[in-house]
Amino acid sequence: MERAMTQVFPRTDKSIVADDGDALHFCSTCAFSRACLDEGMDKSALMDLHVLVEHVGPFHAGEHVFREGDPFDAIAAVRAGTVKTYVIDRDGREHVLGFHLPGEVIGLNAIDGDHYPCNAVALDTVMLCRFSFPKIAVLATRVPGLQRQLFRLLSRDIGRAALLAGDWSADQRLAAFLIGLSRRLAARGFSPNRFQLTMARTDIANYLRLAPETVSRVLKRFQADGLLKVDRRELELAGRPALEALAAPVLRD
Amino acid sequence: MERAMTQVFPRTDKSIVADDGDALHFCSTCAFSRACLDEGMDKSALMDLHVLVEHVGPFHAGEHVFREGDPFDAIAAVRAGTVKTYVIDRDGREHVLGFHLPGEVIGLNAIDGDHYPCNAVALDTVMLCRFSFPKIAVLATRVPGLQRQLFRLLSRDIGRAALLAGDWSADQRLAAFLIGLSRRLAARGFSPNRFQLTMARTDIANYLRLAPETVSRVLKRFQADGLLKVDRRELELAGRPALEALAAPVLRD
DNA sequence: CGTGTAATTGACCGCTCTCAAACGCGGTGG
DNA sequence: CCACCGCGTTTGAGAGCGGTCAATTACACG
Repeated sequence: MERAMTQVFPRTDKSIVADDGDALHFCSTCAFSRACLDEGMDKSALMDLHVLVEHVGPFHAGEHVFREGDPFDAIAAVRAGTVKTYVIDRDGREHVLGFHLPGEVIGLNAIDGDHYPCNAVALDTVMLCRFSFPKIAVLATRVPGLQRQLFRLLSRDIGRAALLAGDWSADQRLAAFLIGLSRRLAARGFSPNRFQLTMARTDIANYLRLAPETVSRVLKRFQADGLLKVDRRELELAGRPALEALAAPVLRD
Repeated sequence: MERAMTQVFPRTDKSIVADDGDALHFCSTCAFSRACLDEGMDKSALMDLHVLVEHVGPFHAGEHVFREGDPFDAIAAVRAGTVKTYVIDRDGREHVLGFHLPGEVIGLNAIDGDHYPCNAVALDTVMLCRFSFPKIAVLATRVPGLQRQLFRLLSRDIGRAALLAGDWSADQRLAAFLIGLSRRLAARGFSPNRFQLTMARTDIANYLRLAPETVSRVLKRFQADGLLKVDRRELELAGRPALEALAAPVLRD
């Protein structure tokens, strides 16, 4: 199995102040700008938004973007790479809250409070767009489309969190995880049926609330049943329909 | 064991347009008004907020406040009673998303989308304050305190959803559920160590992702160990420290 | 070519679910 | 007032899924 392409979000910036007459495209790698375009936000508002964007990175694998307890002052959109958010409980066990792919936003759960409630660490080389939250909140009062977009992002995360809450079997959990990953990658223009897992088995296990051994066993059985081909962290969804069927009750579709 | 007081949120409305010189108190039963007061929102803003509040109810036990797929146009604060939100999966199994006590807000997870993504049903006699969302969103652009409050409510729910996601034992889940209930009731002025469960065992089971039989067994064992006294739906937390200890890793404190 | 860490594999155990039946309270009607 | 019924709850026995523990393998890196 040959190597899949690196998961770098395709950069299509034209110019900071580009105006090609029709649509305005700058920093389209930032989830916000893109989503706000879809919301029909006008040009001047987008300009206002963009001036408070700060491109940060790269963060290398293992480097933290923020840690639990750090003062909260910004949310960030992932531009390239994968960010893992997690907490450590008092027993020292790690609970993975989520994996954030290019185009997705981290830090939303910190809005209630002055400090980040979790850790965020880069799993590979990560580039971010940083949005000062106080500033964006002020801007949101002037730009209804932006406020709406923020509400949507927050509301969506509430629903997403419920995904994990169900009492699904290990097979269903893993299938839903892989299908979910596939769809999110596809939405960003990556190959849906062939990609690489940027996270360790242990991370997947801690995310799905399974033992690492169980993850390993299920992946092996999936491969034996022809549902997928696994080689280390390279992944190919071979039996997508069957996987979709397994994941359907979890993803509610 | 004698009957506990009915869970009706104490109504302290003075007048729709009351102004007693110092603080402004009207419809303090609405979570929003109260929270916004805490945010230091000014008087005229509160007036603006209040004019788009609509008191609805009573809903009687078993009546639905809204159903999955209904067009979304409003969020609501519970004023009295308990509301259960839930979804039915394709296998016909009910998944309880949450129980909403007086002072809490329902419908937040509908903001992303045009339709309610779940059902909401009254477990006992329920009174609501209904807030038109389009209108409150517009008002939020003029009133930063209100926008902030909405962000907080949304962000808080994201964190709360994570509670259920952990791989906790049945004992831990139930202890966390009871302690959480107790704290929320206490925050509204109810007795923390003695209250009644407004939901059926089956509802608790569907919420905690346990079998009803397991809920029954754990409650019995808790009683045998002196952690609590159960009589039908009357509940007394007898061994609060032990319960808190069990719940601690779940509630993260 | 050694070493450390992640991943896999196997054996065993325990928690919780499932299935089934009995119980008990509330409601209805005789 | 009592018999009957229905549903939520409780109780019991058994089984299965996934966790735990331990050993082995595979790979990455120096």
